[in-house]
Amino acid sequence: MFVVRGYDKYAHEPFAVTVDLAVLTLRGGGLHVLLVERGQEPYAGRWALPGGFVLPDESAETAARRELAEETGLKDVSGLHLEQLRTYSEPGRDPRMRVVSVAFAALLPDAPEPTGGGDAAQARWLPYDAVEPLAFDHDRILADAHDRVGADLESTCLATAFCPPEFTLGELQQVYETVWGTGLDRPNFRRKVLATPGFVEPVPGGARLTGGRGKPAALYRAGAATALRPPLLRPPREGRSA
Amino acid sequence: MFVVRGYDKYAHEPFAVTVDLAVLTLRGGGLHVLLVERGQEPYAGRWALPGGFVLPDESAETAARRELAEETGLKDVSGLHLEQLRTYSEPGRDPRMRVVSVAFAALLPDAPEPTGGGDAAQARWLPYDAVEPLAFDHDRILADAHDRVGADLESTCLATAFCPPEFTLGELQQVYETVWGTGLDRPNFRRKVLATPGFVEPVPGGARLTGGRGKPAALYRAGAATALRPPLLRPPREGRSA
DNA sequence: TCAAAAGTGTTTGCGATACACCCATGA
DNA sequence: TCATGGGTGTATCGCAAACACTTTTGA
Repeated sequence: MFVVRGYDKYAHEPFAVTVDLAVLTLRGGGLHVLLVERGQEPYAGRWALPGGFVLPDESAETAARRELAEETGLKDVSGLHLEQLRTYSEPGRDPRMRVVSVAFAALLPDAPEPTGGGDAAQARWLPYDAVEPLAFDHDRILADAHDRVGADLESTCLATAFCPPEFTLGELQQVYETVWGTGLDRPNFRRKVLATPGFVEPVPGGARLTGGRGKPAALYRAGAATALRPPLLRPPREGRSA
Repeated sequence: MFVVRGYDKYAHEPFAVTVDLAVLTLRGGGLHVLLVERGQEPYAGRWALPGGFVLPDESAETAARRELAEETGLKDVSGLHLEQLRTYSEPGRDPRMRVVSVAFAALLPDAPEPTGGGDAAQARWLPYDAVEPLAFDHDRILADAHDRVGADLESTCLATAFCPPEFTLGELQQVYETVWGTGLDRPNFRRKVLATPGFVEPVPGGARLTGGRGKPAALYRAGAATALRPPLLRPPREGRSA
């Protein structure tokens, strides 16, 4: 029925509304995810995505940012990229009650070990590839997050969200290579990035040594642009079955 | 808090969970939206997107498909494209109570005038460009839907969702031109579509006259592919400010 | 002097654009 | 026979892939 008739708050089964966060970062050249270990049933002892209830006066976005701050222990999460993925609402996804969860993907530049903001259960970074089956439908949420981020790298300037405020083009390229799991040609990547107005802007005097060896690289900051047109397409997979 | 402690259903303010549908179709070369006129406050007399409560045993997707069937009066909506857009959860978006709404975009090929499935309030098709300010935050939802569909046309085979089971390439091109609001070169469009494996497949003997005049066009069906790689980018807008 | 990483230059080929042109049908 | 829409061919331009090469640092 499209006409919303009675607005009695308790006329319908109440829904709990939560947020789930797929927090991704790059550590030592590998993609890592922030996970918490569950203490009680269901799924006791399993890893799960961090998350929690949306409070009565919050939007899902506000709740997600609050949770992000609590889980990571970071002082300022206002500048971090937070993107709404989709909402998971299958009736059986939590055996205890009806929970509708709005999922977000969050991207962090460096990876400080989470300091567990006063809470007992500890959050930890785990390598994305070594993640065992997660609690609830969190495997699917995490996979959706990875797909989304990978797709966004193609058509948006999102990659800088994985980088510290000042970064080298080599570091930016590593973001693409790590998330996509492919190698990219350095000269071509460079040209593409620099040819996109507003993607990155040079830091005037900056230069930094990356791996201890090699020529110091110029430093860049994230620019004002958000869209990447034309897109930077990931190389087509080799073994293509028609 | 990421540890979900008490699961008392009434410990938190209950949220109503609804779906809102941006149902789009092409009529006479123009993009149209399915809207319902509100009978009571708030926003009495204003147009709104169709939608309604998610029932206790439904997922949001199921509820959206049920609402779509109810609003359009169509017998079979199982084949129609339904895509989750995002969830709108700002605390003040409905003045009566806390409503979290999962928005969907639905795409219909032809446009049967809705028969209002037994309900009093009538749903109607209105031209997208002539839509007056809608109730609640539905203007934003509708704009988000349009943006999403426009972007999806570039990188997915979504356009066939706007077409009947058998269609001509000219009709498919009109989908792009109408949603994007731009013209496309016919020979190049043709080649691009036919060069993408699985986008469309020819109907063996089919041919149809399109506008009464002109050469009868070959008929095609939607293929199995969903992704469109490399993408079919919309022509860059002329008046670009750097 | 070598290894490693940054940065530049150049060739080549594919794909998209922008056309010109032919075909089939109804008025 | 003309207008209208479908369909084919083709020259050109631009971008991007691929790869060779130089530069600057630490070991």
